[in-house]
Amino acid sequence: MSATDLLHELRWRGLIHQCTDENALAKLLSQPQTVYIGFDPTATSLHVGSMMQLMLLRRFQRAGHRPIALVGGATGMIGDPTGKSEERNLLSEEQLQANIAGVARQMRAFLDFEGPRPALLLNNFDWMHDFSYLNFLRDVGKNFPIGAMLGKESIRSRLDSEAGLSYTEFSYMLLQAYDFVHLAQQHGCRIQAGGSDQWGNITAGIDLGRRMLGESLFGLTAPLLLTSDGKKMGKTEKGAIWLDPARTSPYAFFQYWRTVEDADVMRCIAYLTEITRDEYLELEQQVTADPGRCAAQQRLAEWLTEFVHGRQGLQSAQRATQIFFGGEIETWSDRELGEIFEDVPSVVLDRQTLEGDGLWIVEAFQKSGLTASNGEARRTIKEGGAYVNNRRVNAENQRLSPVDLAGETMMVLRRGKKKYAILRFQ
RNA sequence: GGGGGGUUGCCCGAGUGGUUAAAGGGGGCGGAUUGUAAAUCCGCUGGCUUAGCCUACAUAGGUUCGAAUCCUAUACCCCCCA
Repeated sequence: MSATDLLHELRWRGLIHQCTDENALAKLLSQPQTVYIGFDPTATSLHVGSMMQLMLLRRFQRAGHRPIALVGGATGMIGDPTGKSEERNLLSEEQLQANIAGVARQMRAFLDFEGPRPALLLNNFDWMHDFSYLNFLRDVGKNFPIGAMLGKESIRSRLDSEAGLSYTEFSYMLLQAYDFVHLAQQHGCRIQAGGSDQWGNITAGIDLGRRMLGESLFGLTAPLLLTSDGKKMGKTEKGAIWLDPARTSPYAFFQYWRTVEDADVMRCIAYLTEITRDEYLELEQQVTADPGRCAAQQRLAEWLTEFVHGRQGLQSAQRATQIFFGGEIETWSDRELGEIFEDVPSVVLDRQTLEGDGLWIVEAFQKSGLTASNGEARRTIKEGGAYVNNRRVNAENQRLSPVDLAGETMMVLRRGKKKYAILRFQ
């Protein structure tokens, strides 16, 4: 892929929000370059908010450039005030190490660390930790006119707010700017990309590069991934959607994308996947023609789930989906059921209760927590809203016996369309 | 300090001695329809071992064959006068 191809691709995907000197950048990219994006190691896992940035690096790498994923071990100790309304809690050093290790593992799915132009994973703590305060002030600080800093949106908005801004956070920009200069010197990295909220920090680095190295550096920002009603993508009431399957099951991950609003789905495809322009246009047409089929959502969910969780992850998500939307449950193993229903509340009962006369269905629902009382359980059954292993319960005097187990020890109860509970008999 | 009004189920709100487990609405829950959307339509909405029983209309007592409805006391809320 040539430089013009890459820029063309970024443009049709809508990934270029702002960039410095576009013509010069195009020229620069005709030769293999090194590009960097910074990531905040705030947790042991990345969430979907970082995916766009990782995909962006990946696009550069596939076009023949070398990506650097920079984890902010040093900057993470300070906290970027950009877009934050309050002073951030500082992370401990051990926590940071754990976070960086976790994040690094996940990045392997996105970037090639082996090939001819391997991606680099760097930690700015490595060059910041023995940089003395005095030297930093002499070499870096003196290149920052306070006036220009105060002019930055991220600083100004915080100064105007009640929360204010500590000196530490104020200095954050110098650290990130210096990272860029350091990478330019050590790795010949002349391009920094990031989300549009990083523009101020990126240009600070460009300015510093000119002053310290007399070199022209370049910046490129992508739009933020927001929903059509202006919220950050990847957040649910329950919290962020993580890439770590232990935090967000492949099924939950799949479902998040499967249920993206029509108004947002095409943007997600453009920003987050490598689905081609031809297919993109086709999907776009299908969304307009027949939104009910959710063709775009389906494709988005499949693509991303497979990309992040592998073929296995996608399959388990699809199996779970099939079950969650009514497929009958038989011949499953406890292990599979456990994975599929991992977010579903479960109750452990004595195996004995299934023997003899068995367990009264009303009591089973009451114990599962799906109904608050036996009366409510009876009512639900009468209304046709009670299911065992996705088969509707017809009689309120039904009794459950070992025959009704779906796995070795598990039984799946459901109330209404989506509320599940697991009974384990041990 | 004096006078008046109120307190009903998750919420709002009818009900002033007898099919009142309590009208109506909202919410919630099911079902149908649908696109795993929205809207719509229908049903349910105190508990239990459910042809029955128990508990419920601020709280505690009382009158009565029978009370959410009448009486007494208590608590809380609102209004008017000083």
